[in-house]
Amino acid sequence: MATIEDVARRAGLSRTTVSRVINEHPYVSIAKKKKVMEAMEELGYVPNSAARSLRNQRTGVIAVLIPRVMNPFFSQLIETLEHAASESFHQLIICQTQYSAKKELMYLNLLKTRQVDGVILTSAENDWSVIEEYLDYGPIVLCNEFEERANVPMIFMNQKEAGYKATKHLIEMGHRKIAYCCGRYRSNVANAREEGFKKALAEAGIAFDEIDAFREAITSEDGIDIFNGIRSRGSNRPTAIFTGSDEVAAGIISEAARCNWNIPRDLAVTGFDNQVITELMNPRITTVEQPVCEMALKTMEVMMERIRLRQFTGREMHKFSMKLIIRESTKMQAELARIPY
Amino acid sequence: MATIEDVARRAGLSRTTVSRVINEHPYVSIAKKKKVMEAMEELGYVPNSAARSLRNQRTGVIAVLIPRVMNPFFSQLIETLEHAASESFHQLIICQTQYSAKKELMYLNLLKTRQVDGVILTSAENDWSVIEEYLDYGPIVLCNEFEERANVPMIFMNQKEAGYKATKHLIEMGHRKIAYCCGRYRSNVANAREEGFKKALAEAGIAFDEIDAFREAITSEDGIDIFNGIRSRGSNRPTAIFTGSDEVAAGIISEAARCNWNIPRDLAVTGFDNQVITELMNPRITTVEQPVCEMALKTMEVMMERIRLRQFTGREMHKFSMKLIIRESTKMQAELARIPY
DNA sequence: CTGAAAGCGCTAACAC
DNA sequence: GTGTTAGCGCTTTCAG
Repeated sequence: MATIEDVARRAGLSRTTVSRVINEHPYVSIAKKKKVMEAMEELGYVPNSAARSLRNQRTGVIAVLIPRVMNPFFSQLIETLEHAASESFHQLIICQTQYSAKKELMYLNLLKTRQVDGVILTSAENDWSVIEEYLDYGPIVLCNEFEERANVPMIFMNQKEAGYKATKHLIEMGHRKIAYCCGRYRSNVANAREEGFKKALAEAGIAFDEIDAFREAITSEDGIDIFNGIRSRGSNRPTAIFTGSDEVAAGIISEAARCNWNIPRDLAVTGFDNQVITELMNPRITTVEQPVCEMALKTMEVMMERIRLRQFTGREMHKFSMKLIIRESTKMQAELARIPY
Repeated sequence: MATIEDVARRAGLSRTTVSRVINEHPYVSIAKKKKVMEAMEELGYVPNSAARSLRNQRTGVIAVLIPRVMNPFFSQLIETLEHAASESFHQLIICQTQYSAKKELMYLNLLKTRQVDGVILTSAENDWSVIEEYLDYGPIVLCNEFEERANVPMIFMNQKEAGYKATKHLIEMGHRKIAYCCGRYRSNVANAREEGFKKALAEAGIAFDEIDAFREAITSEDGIDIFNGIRSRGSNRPTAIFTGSDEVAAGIISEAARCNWNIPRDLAVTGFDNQVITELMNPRITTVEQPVCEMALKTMEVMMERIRLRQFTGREMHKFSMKLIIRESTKMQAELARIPY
């Protein structure tokens, strides 16, 4: 492994000059610059990043903590984050918490050990008071996550609006008994969504029955179970269901089809995230589209600024709006054709 | 940031002793060890990883290069790789090549700059002669990728067997005109698969018509296009199609349903990877299950060994077998019920 | 068992 | 414009 010393020797110059060339400092004569370049080329020299990190006290790496890469919402987020990071000459390291508070702490430790310059948190598993302590070591930016007490930047979608609009749409389609379904986390995200859901019901003067609440639904299999639960109720069944996940919605629809139910006539279903699967199912799934790219770009922008200014605390909120995409899982094809919504 | 020096001072000992405690060296008296521990605790000391990397000439980080995290096959691979890595006290950094040779090189450079101790390549975009040069800087392990000339460990599934078995199944279902569909990469993986496909045809004395080859299919939209292409052919249509991707298969099936085709009667379809979607579509999709976890574990095992022995070259092949999962997209429900395959 | 000291590769004052 | 030099924080001989 060639070092900067080797390059300097070969070029007949000092380490300093070589370093200046590497870091594109001004005040290096063109002739020497060329000499250095040649020497680097000949030796196949590449700067050692550990040495640079140690010296500069920064690594050029950002950690993104997500529950699971398998979740399409998060993998889409990563795609854009990664792109944005590389534009700013930073690298992304992707860390899966698997919804585990312990793993989350383990990864937050990357900040302490100075292995990363900042952490993007997309779903907080630990209590904020615990996470907060890591702010001594570097910036933390919340993306897709919201935390009332947090004194950091937060980039998130208006979840309340999403819950509200989707539910209102179901009500407009004539439903009065609507089930509610979300993931297993009593997160602020889920809470806001539920608030919106209930607001829509309240406005229409509809009471909510806790029997129609499913709060442990993440996978398509959960969707299958939920459908079977509903089906086995002889009466008092909901006629529509709001879900917080396209996968769950797909599970419901898939199982309903096998039981010869007609969606949306027998049960209207809404999903969340506008994943590929929403267009593959039959019927296609009405869903909430999140502005994932915009949120990712803003997140990285804010992160870069915090790193630059070495300013780790300070609340800053960026709330994004959503879009309801109406498809056949809530609206009969005939209706969709007649009235362009 | 507390350093090892601070800890030493506070404990009234030398840096050396503190270092010995950190690295669990023997020959430290219990009393002093305790003192050190206390000092570390009080100062909230965490070793600086850049300094350690610089000193030790290793980082404890492995890079995994994958085309896209969005692809469920790869995200599943990552899940297991990550688990295995953390068991060996290593971290994984996930790098998306986006199928770009340039990005791949950029990430291979992590090896040169000593930012990682090893690279796992799941899909080589550059010619092997180019990649080979990086072996001077650290171990490269191929996982899911195969390369005739490569002098490194290779962990992969028997793709030929997969192509063969799936196609043979279609032939057994009575098909004589079978279309072939794969991703856009003329990789060794795709080649082996196609070999198996053609072997099955040859054995049954069936000639293959290049009009039935689709070699640009990756997404469900590609599947939709392929289906429409087939449909628009008045005659000379295939009665079955082998695909290299569940997503493509889902696209075909989804569009076929909209056109009121009956799958498998009008067109039998096989997928690849046994993704969640195969069980959600109606009909469910016959597919090839890869032993993803086993492959991931073996990959990490081999990687750790190479790192330990500092032995970067040396061919080593681990070939895994696949499993054909037969569902309704190739076999009428009646048949499935009657004959337990 | 413990400590002094050298040095991993790089950058940035500071001097010239 | 260019070079000398002092560390960044850590581990590891080597000497006691």
